[in-house]
Amino acid sequence: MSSKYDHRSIEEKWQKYWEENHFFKVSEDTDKPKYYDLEMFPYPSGNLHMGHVRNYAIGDVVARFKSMNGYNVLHPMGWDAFGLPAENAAIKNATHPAVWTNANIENMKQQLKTMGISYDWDRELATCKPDYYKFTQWMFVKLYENGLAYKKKSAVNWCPSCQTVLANEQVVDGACERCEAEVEKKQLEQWFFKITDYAQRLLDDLEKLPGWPEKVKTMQRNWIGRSEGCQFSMPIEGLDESMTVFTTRPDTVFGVTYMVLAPEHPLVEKISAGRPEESAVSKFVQGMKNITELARTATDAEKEGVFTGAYAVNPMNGERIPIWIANYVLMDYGTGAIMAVPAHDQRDFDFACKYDIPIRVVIKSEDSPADAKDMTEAYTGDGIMVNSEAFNGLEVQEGISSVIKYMEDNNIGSGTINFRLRDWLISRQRYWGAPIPVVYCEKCGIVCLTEDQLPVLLPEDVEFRPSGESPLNYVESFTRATCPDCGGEARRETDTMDTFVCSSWYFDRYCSPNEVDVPFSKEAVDYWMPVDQYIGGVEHAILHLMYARFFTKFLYDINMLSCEEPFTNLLTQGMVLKDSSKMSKSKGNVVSPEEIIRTYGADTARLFILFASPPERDLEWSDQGVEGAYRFLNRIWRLVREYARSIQDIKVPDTFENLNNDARDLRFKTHATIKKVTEDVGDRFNFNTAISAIMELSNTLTAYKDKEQPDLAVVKEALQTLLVLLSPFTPHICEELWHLCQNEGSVCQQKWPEYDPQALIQDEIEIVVQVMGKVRDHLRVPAEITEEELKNRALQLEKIKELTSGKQINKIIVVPRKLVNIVAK
RNA sequence: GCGGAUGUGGCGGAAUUGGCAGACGCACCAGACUUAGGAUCUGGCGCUGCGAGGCGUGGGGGUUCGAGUCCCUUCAUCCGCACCA
Repeated sequence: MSSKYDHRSIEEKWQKYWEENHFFKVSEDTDKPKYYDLEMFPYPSGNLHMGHVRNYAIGDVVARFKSMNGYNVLHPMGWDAFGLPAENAAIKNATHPAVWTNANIENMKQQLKTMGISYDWDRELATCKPDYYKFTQWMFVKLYENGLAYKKKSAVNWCPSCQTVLANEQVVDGACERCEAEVEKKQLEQWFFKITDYAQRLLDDLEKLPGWPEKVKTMQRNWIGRSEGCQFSMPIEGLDESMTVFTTRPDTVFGVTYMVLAPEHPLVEKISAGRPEESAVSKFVQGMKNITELARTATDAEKEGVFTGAYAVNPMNGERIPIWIANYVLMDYGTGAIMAVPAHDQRDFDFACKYDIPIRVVIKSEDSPADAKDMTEAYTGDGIMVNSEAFNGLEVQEGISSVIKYMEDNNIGSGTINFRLRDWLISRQRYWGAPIPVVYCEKCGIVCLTEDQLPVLLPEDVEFRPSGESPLNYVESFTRATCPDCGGEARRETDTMDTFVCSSWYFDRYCSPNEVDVPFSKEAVDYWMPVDQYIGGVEHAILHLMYARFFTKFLYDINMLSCEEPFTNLLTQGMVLKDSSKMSKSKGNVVSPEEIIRTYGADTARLFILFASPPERDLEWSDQGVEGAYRFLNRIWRLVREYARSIQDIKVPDTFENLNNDARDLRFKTHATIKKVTEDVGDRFNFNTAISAIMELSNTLTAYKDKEQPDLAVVKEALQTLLVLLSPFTPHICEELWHLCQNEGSVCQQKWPEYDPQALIQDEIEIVVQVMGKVRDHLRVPAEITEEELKNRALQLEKIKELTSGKQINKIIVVPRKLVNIVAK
């Protein structure tokens, strides 16, 4: 072996060794507690980036640590392999999406392997493989059978330049992510999953996730957007129609002075038909269509509207209320219609002022003028109901429930809960996705396939032309189908599923990735699920994590799973930055993991990334920091090699006796480090401080080299401990040095060390001496000193005598084993 | 506008329960070794002051013997949501 730290040969050697000896292969084992450690699987874009490296380095420390602590660890990896980039590449380079994707997977897998992560590669999966997407389709079928998949016409994002429908996540600030053209809304028949049926459970069960960051839970709560209120109908004068509104403030219903419909509301045309206002109304509606969604919903957009000429009747008091249409009422929230109470809603107030609509105060409070004329803004706070007939005198809260009760008793309306969450649009007019397993039969209509008819295979021979429709439309062999019900001619659905569907259950599949008849075995998921630790970017806080939760609850409901939440603990890692901004090709600040690993090795890359910042926080890339990590590994290399021969035959005893002070100090440091690293990694995921503790131990060991008559047993214990503690972070170098010291077995299969409490007992400790809370001196005292004795020793210190002379000592505060504070005036 | 997070040396960061602010690392400075050093080792390194000392965790105020940590207030930056009825 060469004397230089040759990271390349060392890393290759041990990666091969681990693989050949199936080190990380796991199966269910009831003798051990299980631990399911999962990192979000990547999209196979072709190359690993630093964000991946960070994600998987964090996950690997957890996996290796848990494994050394006696857990049976499941740590799998796979590919979120369907999606638009493959199709774009196909159009651009004339390669088939499957070819492109498979090549990327191969390449990224090789890159991942050079990181030395402890994956059980036998469980690898790719969502684009028929043996996987068969079961993505199975999920669709089950949802359909349970009434949770349905088709409806809906407004979707349409890019006029790419001639295609875009996913919500591809619309950035109202424009197409690829070509920056402004996105339009288009009405299309689409498939949806009824996630709204689970809204309340998705909200409530956030309480059951103490291991999730508060931030993510808050984001999900906002996204679900539950609001309590009531829904009621107002008859429209002269028509056999009524308009339904949703409000959270039924207590202000006597303050309604106008009504508003969203411009897209189906009643608009009907109620303005034949009136003098008709042309103004249709002009306004037309104008709204030409304004982008973005401009329309901007907060600072001026409120605009027109009177429709129609009137509604307030069912509470029979009053005639004019009906307007206005830009500030949105069709896709609530009922698309509101009752407007300008006195107690700021938006209505602004609108009423602009169009000279009366304002009527119905909530009285000392904080607000009693006369509408004196109001400069709406009053939305608490108070007493006034001008509200029988309800006068009630507080807001009582008023809300009383009005709801009255409405329910009189068949006017009822209390309702409204969610902001919408159903999940899963149709995509794309080729590279899992086909929706449905056919359209002339006789039977929409027919969903049954599970024995799966998979619906993606045809391979497809021409990609950006036509605005799924390329599958032009594959006759695909579209021509027979109806499973009547055997007659049928046409196959050509839309594919959103890739988020594929990633909503992959963690279940890992538990038994080779099942052919079922998506996963019940025994396997009952053993492994839920995921104990899930790690990934915060950008998935809402979509992926919400969809995965929805799927898990659904699978629980149909008895496929025994858990209702998929991820017990969630760690959202920060971004990797360079020059304070996200690495990106356009900014030219990308650091290639491949290059870093080639130059410094995977151990250095991992060590730097884990040391530079705690995992949740953003990490600033530093080439000099990488150098520093590399230097540290070189120091460890030299340190261990220097001692390797001399400690070879030394036996580390179970108990140490009669150690001199230096040896005791070293042993103290060894065991203090075990304690610190165990707590930092196990309890808090503070890898940066764990590493710094190991560095301290290394520094102490280096300093110990100068001691006369070194105690080699203590040195050996320290060195071995250091290698074991460091191995989850930098496994290759630790494995190499472990064997160099002629140790048995593999370092990553060692039992995680426990600290010896005896070694942490100190005879003498240092006490801080303060006067008036300021540190003035230090004192070395026996650890078991009494408080009295400690006070006396402190008062006798020269410095303290000087500082307290001529002063009255009022109080002496003693914090055992820490400090003495003398309060003197 | 609402919600959340974060502010500590030249830089990344540490301080876990209210108890020595700046661990560990980077950069920098000095020295050793050396034909050489962008290798390695040793020492120094918050600001200020010759010194004793004083000041110091975005700003201001408070609680406490004692505050980076608790309370009030204010500013800045970042993230999420955004006319949600």
